[in-house]
Amino acid sequence: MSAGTKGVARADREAQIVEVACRAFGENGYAGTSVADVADAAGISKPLIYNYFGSKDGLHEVCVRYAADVLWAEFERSSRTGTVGLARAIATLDGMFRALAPQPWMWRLVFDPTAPADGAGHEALADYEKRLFALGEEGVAELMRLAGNEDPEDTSAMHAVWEAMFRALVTWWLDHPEVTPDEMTDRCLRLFTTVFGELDPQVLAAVDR
Amino acid sequence: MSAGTKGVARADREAQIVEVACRAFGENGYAGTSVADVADAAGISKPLIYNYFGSKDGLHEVCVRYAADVLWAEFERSSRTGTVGLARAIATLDGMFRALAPQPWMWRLVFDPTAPADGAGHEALADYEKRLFALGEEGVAELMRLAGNEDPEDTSAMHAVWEAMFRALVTWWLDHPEVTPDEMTDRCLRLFTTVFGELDPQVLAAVDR
DNA sequence: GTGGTAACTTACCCAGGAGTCATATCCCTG
DNA sequence: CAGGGATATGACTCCTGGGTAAGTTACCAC
Repeated sequence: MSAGTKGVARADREAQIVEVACRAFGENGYAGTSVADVADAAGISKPLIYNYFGSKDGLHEVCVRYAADVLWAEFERSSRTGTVGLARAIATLDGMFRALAPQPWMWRLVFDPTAPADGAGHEALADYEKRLFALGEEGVAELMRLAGNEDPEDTSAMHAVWEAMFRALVTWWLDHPEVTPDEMTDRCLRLFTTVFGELDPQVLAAVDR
Repeated sequence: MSAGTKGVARADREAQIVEVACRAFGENGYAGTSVADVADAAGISKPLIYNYFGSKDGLHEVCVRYAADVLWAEFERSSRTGTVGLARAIATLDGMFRALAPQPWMWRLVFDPTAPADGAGHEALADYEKRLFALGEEGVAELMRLAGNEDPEDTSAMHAVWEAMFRALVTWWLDHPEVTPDEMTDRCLRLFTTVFGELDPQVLAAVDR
């Protein structure tokens, strides 16, 4: 391919690169993705990426901010439903399945164990996780209060368990791409029933069942 | 340091290298650990490691097998207590806290997201995870049967949740090194109570409470 | 049409980490 | 005390992947 413009405006090219990069980072992780990989997948050359994003970390930051915005919007939306406990849990799961269905790689892009521990991308992720943490801790703390346990360390550990459970369900779903969001929500309801017994009607109502 | 033997027998040197490497891999991950790092930490030179273990992957394999054996012995031991459900859960957690207390890095060595996806080390890990998976699936399946849910996909998802919860509790504990195994087991019991209500005496008995 | 600018690429540099080779020292054996 | 094997290392090579310098092409304004 010879040099010279192909008539693609910078904004358009940037958007295209980000889309390709989100997918690459999400599917292969930050460490498993080279800038050359992204350039190849986008059908352009490496220096163009450096020209537009400055560094691999710069590109990663843009991707992460985009993905975090998508997920955050969903988390916040379901937190505003005013539900508590299991009802809020299932509402959040259901919303996340729907939000991720068209772009499942977004999840692993944000929860990427190979992401670097410093740089702008890390800042963006840390900021997002801080907000997410506060949101989750709030919900868990309320649940704990209702159950009569106000120990902050207990709350912290319970929060870790809640997040892990949430991630496990999302990850399981991502590993079973033939399952629709609706079916997955039903499955979660069944699992809740298995563990907690008959569910309160409010829980079902939270996902229109 | 000049060349020439220091009078350390191969077997001793190998053991020393493995110990240092387990710690390095466990604390910084496979990808975050260079062979030179291990050599430095062990106070020897890089070629000696290649001489004794053939490759980074070869060293990793030995470390992983050692750590997996430690964890596996513990999992199997608690599976033989004959307990079911929550009782088995708390017994397994308690056993793991005790097993990990003297060498907490073993955990992350086995559950290392930066470990390679091929090679002998990977084989060893895959084999271990297969056994662990079967053990966990068995326990979860039994619980599901008791609750009247025999759907294999539901069991699979439930198993994923169970493993995630287990890992979350262990990880939380690893992040709070001032907490003793005993205290952590008590905390887990409190969390169980918070979620499931008053616990069956059998559950308490499983950890001598 | 001609200069300037935005869009692009080829060909390179460089750091870091896996892996190797030749060599040096020690100790044990005969 | 000479030879050989075990224990060790300094100084390499090679490759991958982030990052850059310099130049090439197309379009637009005047």
